[in-house]
Amino acid sequence: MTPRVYLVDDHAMVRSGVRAELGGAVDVVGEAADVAGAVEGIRATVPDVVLLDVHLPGGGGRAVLETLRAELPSVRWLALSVSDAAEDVIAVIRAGARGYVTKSISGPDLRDAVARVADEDVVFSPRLAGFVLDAFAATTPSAPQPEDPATDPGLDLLSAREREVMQLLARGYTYREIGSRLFISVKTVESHASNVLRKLQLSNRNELTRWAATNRLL
Amino acid sequence: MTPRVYLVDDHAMVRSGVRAELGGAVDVVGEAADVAGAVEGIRATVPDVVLLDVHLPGGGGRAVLETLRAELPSVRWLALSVSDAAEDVIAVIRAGARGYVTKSISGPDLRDAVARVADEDVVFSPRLAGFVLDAFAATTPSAPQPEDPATDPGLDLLSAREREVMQLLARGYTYREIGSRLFISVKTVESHASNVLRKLQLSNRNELTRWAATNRLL
DNA sequence: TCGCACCGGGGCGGCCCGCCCCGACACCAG
DNA sequence: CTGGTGTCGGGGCGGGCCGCCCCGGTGCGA
Repeated sequence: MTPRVYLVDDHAMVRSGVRAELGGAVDVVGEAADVAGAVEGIRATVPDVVLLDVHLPGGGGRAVLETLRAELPSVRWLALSVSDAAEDVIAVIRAGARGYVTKSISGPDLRDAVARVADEDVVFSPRLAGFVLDAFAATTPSAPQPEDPATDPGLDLLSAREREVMQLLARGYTYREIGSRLFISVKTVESHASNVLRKLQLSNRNELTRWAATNRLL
Repeated sequence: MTPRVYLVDDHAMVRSGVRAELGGAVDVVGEAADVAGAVEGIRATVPDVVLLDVHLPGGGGRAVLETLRAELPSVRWLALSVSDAAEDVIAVIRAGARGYVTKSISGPDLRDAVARVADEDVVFSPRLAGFVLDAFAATTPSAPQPEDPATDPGLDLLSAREREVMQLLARGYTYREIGSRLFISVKTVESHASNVLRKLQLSNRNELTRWAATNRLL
């Protein structure tokens, strides 16, 4: 059977490229460019595989996965991203994806990856698989954790300095103010801030402030 | 005796204008364009009267007044502002100023105002004096107040809608996001935000976030 | 009638953001 | 010795949001 595939990516060029590469090998039953459209379309079509871009405007691809995962258990999720950063991979796998390929993948390899995910298999590039294994190894063996309702796992990814910068960012200080307060240059603050946003899967300081507020880190 | 006057205003043109208008009537012993320079210069010269601009970059003229008031009790403070808004007047008078004149004042009137303040007198335009009296009347007669350490009087100045916008602003939402959340246009949010900043004597959303954080309004 | 709160529009300069590139040095592990 | 990571820093750049300036309208209550 040719697998029925749903395509989620905010760039029209990527979508058409994927369509072209997948050719007749699969049945593309729909596509969406944002979170809302994806949720609606996937609910309507119930595909075998969802090709999901990780960096989506409005919550990220993970939002789609998390809202539909329990509702549609038959759907297999394959992350398709420009990023090969460890935190991106781990996050989307934690959310329930069965594979992760970057957009540098070749057409034939993508066809193969989709086919394998459709067959209940798991697809990773070797290096990305290592990320997942490392993260899994860092997990405590069997203790289900006290499950503190107000802690975000992403916080652990931050270094001490990054946590400092993160707090000041969340409180609304400008880069210049943070720099003079920490006795470092504006550019260094920029670097830390950029790392913080990437690691926490956020895209700007406003989201950061809200994230910190909901996690009671202010 | 010709009073010794210190001049604080961030606009060089205003400073030179005041110098020209005051002419030989007073002795201008120094001037400053920002908070830090003003604090330093006033400490060094200890003038009889400080002509203080309310809207100074870096904390506002009130910051100067509040840091030096107890330290230099002999100094009389005369607010000189473009603003005739009630909240500006009340705030600076609360801080300890002995008078408040707008920059539309005539040269002779300014000379007279400085002279009167130097003589321990109080100077107001009639309408501004009304603001102060109203605010004073709104004060509870004699009760020294429980003095809750975490309440800012400025909060009372806000309308219900303004408080809503204020909270969302402090949490880092953009104007567009606030608008869609409250079902009003971006421009309306702008209006509310502008009013909030003015009433709270703040100059941008970052200061607002910090203000809200220290007052536990998040 | 006047003020005020609330709702909008147009325009605009500035600056801060987020990101891209690049480099340095120190430290530690393999 | 090499590589990875954290911290520090620079140049450049486009976009967007901010803060503010005009202006208008409605409705309500003093």
